[in-house]
Amino acid sequence: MVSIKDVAKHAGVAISTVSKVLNNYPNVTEATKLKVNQAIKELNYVPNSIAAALSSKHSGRVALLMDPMRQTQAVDQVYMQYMLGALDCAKELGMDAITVFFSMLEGMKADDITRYLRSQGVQCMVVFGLSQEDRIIRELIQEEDFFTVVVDAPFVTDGITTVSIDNEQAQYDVAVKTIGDNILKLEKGHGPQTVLYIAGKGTNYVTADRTKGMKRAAEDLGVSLSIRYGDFSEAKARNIAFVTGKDKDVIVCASDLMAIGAMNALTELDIFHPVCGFDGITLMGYVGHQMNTVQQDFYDIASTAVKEAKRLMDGEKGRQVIMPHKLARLEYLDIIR
Amino acid sequence: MVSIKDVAKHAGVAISTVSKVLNNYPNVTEATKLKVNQAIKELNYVPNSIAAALSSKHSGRVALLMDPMRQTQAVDQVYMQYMLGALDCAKELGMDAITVFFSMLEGMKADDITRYLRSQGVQCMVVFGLSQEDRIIRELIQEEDFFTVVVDAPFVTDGITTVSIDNEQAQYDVAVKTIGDNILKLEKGHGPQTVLYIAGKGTNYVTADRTKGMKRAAEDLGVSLSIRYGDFSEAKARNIAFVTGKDKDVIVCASDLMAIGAMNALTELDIFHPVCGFDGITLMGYVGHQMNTVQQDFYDIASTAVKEAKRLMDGEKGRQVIMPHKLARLEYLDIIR
DNA sequence: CTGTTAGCGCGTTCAA
DNA sequence: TTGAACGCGCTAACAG
Repeated sequence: MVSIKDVAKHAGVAISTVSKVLNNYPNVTEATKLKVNQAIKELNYVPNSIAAALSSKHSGRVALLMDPMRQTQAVDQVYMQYMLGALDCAKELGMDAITVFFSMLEGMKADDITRYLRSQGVQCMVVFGLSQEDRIIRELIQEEDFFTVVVDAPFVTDGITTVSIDNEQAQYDVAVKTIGDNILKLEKGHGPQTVLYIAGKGTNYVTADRTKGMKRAAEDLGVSLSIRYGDFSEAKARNIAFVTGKDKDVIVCASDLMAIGAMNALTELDIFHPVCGFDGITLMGYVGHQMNTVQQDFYDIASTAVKEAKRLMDGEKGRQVIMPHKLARLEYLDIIR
Repeated sequence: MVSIKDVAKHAGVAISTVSKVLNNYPNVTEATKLKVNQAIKELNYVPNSIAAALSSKHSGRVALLMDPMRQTQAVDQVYMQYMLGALDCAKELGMDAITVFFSMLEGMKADDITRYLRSQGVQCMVVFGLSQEDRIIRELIQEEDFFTVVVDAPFVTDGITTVSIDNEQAQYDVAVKTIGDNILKLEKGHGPQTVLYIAGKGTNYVTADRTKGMKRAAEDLGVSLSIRYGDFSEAKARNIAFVTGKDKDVIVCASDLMAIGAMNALTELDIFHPVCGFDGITLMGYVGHQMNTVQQDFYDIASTAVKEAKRLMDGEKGRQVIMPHKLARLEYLDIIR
């Protein structure tokens, strides 16, 4: 393996000079920089990031923590997008990233996890999809042994950055669009009067915000609102819609999966009411109707989160980042069925 | 950070002794071993795997190469299972793993990739879902710069291990079950006579094997067989079924997603024929009918692949591993709709 | 602006 | 059986 020493010799300079060129340090003549780069090319040299990490005590390594298992099926897509966004971005920024699923951490105390991550040279954690039930992970975060970026959960400290969309506003927007569209479609006074909101899991951080958004939308539109908790489960949402949805004009759901469940219930009851979801997953294409949904763009969220991780490791303070969201109506359903 | 030096001092032994204890070397008294372990506990010492890797030139690091993007939606679940299985197993075995998506490698030549992986300290690659079109990756594999485990694609060399199910037999089994069940259900002579097989992508390594299995099944059952290529695309399978499926008694598909497409086509045509898929994804629950499918258990495949990676790194020769498969009939559909 | 040197934390000879 | 010493490839002062 060709090392920095070989490059130095080949270029006729000192090792440290090569290092400086590699790391874009100032105070290097353009001429020597050229010589060094020449040598690097000729020798086909590739720096050993392991050695660099050891020497600098600065691995730039982030751990992507997520739990794709707890949730029901069909959120795989969300986590896949998270991973794609995070890993792409990490590679782009020259950081290296390891993926850690909560399931791999089962049975570990917070300290065990800390030690495990530390042994892996992890410097920063990025946590996706945290819930209030994840005691250990929350403890881990609050220990502040690592820089941390938390996606979609509130933590405000100097060492912690949070990244999320504005769930309150997003839920407001999609609800207003769904209900409002149907108000316009019908004669005034014959629009939707009653709305069923199938919220997420009470313990989930996003649930409170989204519910708030839904309430505000209901007020602004002057419709009466019932709220039930579907725990992000398709089956539960289906049952709720089955029992409670009959006499409601519109059903708003805090996730696409629940929207699918609700839609299935309505289909079975052989009635049609507008339903809207939240995440914008393509699985929505498998249901039989058009539906509004919030396009969350998990890829972008993850990649932003990783950029924020770098920011933290570069010594900046933690902060709160709010990502934009879009509204989307699924247009391609007739292609599918 | 507490290092091996501290442990040595605390235990009153030399650094090298601690190292030997850590790595289970022979020739260490039970007594000193105890002393060392005691010190490790007390100091809460955790070995630095970065330093270990640098020193030993043996990182034990595997790169998980996969391409979850190229395929149509809804295969996320498959890759999620791959990752879960692989990462769980890697952690269990004390190896560390990085995940690399093909999309991150775009525009790179095989040598670039080699250098990238080498700079990351990668010692072994595990490649999932390779297709014949992935020229660069195949070149990368054949270069044999790394130990390699290939899942579901044939490579037979000393440095390469392949892991897969017996696609020929699996396709045979599920086809026979689907067709055979329907033969039994009907009066003799009125069973299925004609079968449409919607194969995968011609360039995909598994396609040939599965097609062979289908042909054998058709022969054994004495039914006439038409073969079309759906390229693992739901839409294409749907079109094929729409055009060609009307007058066939049974449709066998080389993937669940295509089975869903075919089923949708039949639904639209308002006719019912048995359809079967292949992978055993839960998405199958979103279609309106029962369906046979091969349970591939991607988790196990991935974890086996990682174990094989370790085997290679431990100096063993490459080999071929055939995993078992199961047949599954989706039973839970009535829960969903 | 460039070169010398001392570690980073650990594995691994080789003496003792 | 144990320990001292060297080096892995690189970064980071510091000296020139």
